[in-house]
Amino acid sequence: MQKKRVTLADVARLAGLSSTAASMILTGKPDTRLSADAHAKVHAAAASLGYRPNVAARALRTDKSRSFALISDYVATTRFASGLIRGALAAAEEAKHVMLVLETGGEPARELQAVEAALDRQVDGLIFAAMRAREVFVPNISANLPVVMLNGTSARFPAAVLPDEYEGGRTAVRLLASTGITSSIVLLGHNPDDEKGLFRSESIARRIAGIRDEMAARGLAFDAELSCWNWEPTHGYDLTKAYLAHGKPQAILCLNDRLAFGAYQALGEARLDIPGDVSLVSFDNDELASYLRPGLTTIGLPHEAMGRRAVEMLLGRQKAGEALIVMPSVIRGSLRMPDATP
Amino acid sequence: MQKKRVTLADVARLAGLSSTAASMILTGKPDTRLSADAHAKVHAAAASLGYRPNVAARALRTDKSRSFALISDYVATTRFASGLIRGALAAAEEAKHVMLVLETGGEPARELQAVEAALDRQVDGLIFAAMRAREVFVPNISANLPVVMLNGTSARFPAAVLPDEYEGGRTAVRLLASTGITSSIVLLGHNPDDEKGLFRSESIARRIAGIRDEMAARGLAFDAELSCWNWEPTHGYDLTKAYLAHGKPQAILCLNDRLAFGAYQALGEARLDIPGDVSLVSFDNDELASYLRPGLTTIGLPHEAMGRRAVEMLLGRQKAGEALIVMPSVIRGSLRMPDATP
DNA sequence: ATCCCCTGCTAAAACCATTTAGCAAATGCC
DNA sequence: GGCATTTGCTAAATGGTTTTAGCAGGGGAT
Repeated sequence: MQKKRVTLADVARLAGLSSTAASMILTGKPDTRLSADAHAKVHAAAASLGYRPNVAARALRTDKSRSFALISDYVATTRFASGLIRGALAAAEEAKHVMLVLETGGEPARELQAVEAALDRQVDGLIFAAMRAREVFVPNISANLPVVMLNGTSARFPAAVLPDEYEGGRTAVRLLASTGITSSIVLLGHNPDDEKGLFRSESIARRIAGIRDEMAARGLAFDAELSCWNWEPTHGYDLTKAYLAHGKPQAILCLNDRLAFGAYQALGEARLDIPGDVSLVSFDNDELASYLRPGLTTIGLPHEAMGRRAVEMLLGRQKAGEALIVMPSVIRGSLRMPDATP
Repeated sequence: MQKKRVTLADVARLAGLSSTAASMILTGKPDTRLSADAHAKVHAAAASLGYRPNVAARALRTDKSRSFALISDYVATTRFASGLIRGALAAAEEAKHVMLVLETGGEPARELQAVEAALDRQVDGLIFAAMRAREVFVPNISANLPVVMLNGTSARFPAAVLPDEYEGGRTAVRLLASTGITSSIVLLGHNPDDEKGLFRSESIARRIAGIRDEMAARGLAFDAELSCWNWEPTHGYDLTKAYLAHGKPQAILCLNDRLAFGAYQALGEARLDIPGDVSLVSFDNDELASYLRPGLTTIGLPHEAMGRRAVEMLLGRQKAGEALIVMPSVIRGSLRMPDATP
C-alpha cells in the first residue's frame, strides 16, 4: 500500500541515464559536460516522479545537512526571543535551510547536550542566542563549524550580532532634546554611584554610554538618576512615585519599556498628563509600548533583523566581527511636540 | 589536524568485536544473545572513544531521525507562541529528540514547503501549531506519519491539543461570582447579536459557551455585552469609556487580557478604583496581566503544558482524540474580596 | 556416533546520494 | 591518416549504521 519513496536511481532509469548523470544535473554542478538533452530528460523525469532527494543520504555523503541549530538560553522570555527566532527562521527558509531550535536554560550541562545533539545532526552552523546579553559560556565545538553569537558575545567565537546600543542611546537623547526640554530630566533605571562594581551586560553598558555621551555633547544633565536592579513595571512605578513626592519632572528617559509602563502608572495616579506635563522616551519597543495611552516613543530592539543577520553570517562564512544592527526609533505620542510650547 | 569522527567500526575494533555486535549492544536490542563480557567491552570502548552515532547514517537505514517538526503559522505573535514552543522543546529534549521549527505565515505555499522540508529530513512526527485556533489547512502528508494539531483542529488529523476553554469560561464566572456581585456585570468582547454569522474560532466559541452556561446555572445575567472584533487594548478602552458614560459596572468580565488592559485605562481615567469600585476577571494570563495595578486575575492559557502534551502524543502514538488542557486560574488583585462588602 | 539445537558471534547487504576515475566516441590539428 | 584532446557519459567506491542470513562450536538427546 505504502508507496516507496522515489530515489535518484528511479529518476535516472526513467531518463535513460546513469544516476551519476542524474545526480550531477540535479545538484547543478557547474563543470559538468552533460548535454542539454540530458539535462532536459533528467529534469523531466524528476518532475514527473516528484523526486525529492533523501537528505540523510546526502548528509551522510557530504557532511552537509542544509540545517542550522539555534541554541538559546531562554525561548520563553518572550518579549525577547521570538523576534530573533522569527528572523532566523525566515532567513533560513530563504536559503532553503531548516532550523533546529534548542533551549538550555543557561545550564552548562544542557548546553553541552544541545551542542552534541546539533553536531550529531550534521548542522551546517550554530547560533548561540543569549536572552540576557552577556558573555556566554559555550561548550567546545570540535569541528570547525561556523558559529555566531546572537545578542551576546564570546571570546572564543568572534562572530556576533548585536543591537547598536550605543547609537540607540544617543538617538533616545536626541529625540528627547527635540522637544526643547532642557531641565528636570530624569533617568529611570541607572545610577552609577548606586551600581558601583555591578555589571549588567555589555549591551546595557553601551546603551548607557550612548545616553551619557549624547547628553554631555548637548550640555544636558539629569536632574536625577534613579537606580533599580530589575527593570520591572513595579520598580518604575515605585521610583517615579517616590520622585514625584519631591520634584516634578519634565521628561523621563526610561531604560526600558517596562520601567516606562510603571512610570505611566505613577504619573497617571498623580494626574500628570503625558506628554503635556511629562515627556517619556524608552527602549525595547516591547509589545506593551503600543498599548499605552498615549503610545510610548521608544528605541526598538531590532530582533527580527538580528535573527536574519545571524543566519546570513552563517551562510556568508563571515567568521569574525561584530555586526551592529541599528535600533529603530518608534515614534508614538509620549514626547511633547517642540512647537506645542514656545 | 582535523580529528575524524569516531565511528561504530572504531568502537568495534577497540572492543575486539564486529560492528554488528557493537551496533546491537549500543542500540540495546532486547533479543540479542551477546555475552555480558561483550556488552561490557563495547560500552567501555564507546565511552573511551567518546563515540556518538552518526544520525544521518542511522536515519538512512531506519527512516527515523529522532526529530520532530513544529510547523506554526506565526511564531512572532509572541504572547501566544513561545510557551508552546518552550513546552514542546522541553518534552522533546527529555525524549532525546530534536525539534525543527518552521514558520509559514499561514500561506499554503509555505505550508507545503515546510511539510516537504520536514519530510525530507525524515522527521518522526509533525506538530501543526495554529496561533489563532481555528480549522487549519494542512497539506497532504503522504507517509503515515504521526501528526498532532496544537491549538487548532483539522478534520484530517484527529489528534489535537487544545486548552479547555469551556471549563475555563465557567471558572471565570465562578471566580466573579465568588465576589458576591450579582448585578451590573458587563461582558467585554462579545455580543451574539452583533456577531451573527461571524465565526471567531472554535476555542473562543467554547470559552463563550462556558461563560454563558455558568452564568445561566447561577441565575446571573450580563447588564451589557460589548462587542468588538479585535480584542486590542484600544477597543477595551473605547468600549469601557462609552459604557461609563451611561452606567457604572460592578464587574467586568473581559474576554482577554488586552481588553482588560484597555478597561483599566478607562476606569483609571474615570477615577474608579479596582477592585473597590469595579472587579475584573479576564483570560490568557498575558505577560501584561502581572504588570497592571492591581494585578489582573485571569484564566491562563496553558501554553507550555500544551506544547509538552503535543510531543507526548507524538511519542505515545496516540493517533486521535482531543486533549483538553486545563486553564489555570491566576489570582491577582482585581477581584473584590467577598468579605470586603457584607 | 549421529543428529539437532542452542549460544555467541560475524559477513555482507541494504539504505541513497555524491564523487572519483575512467571509457568510448567524436573532434581538432598537422 | 595518425595522434592528442575534448565531449558525453558511466561503473564503482564511499559514507556509517542496521539488519538479515548464517557460521562455528559446544552440549544434550537418542
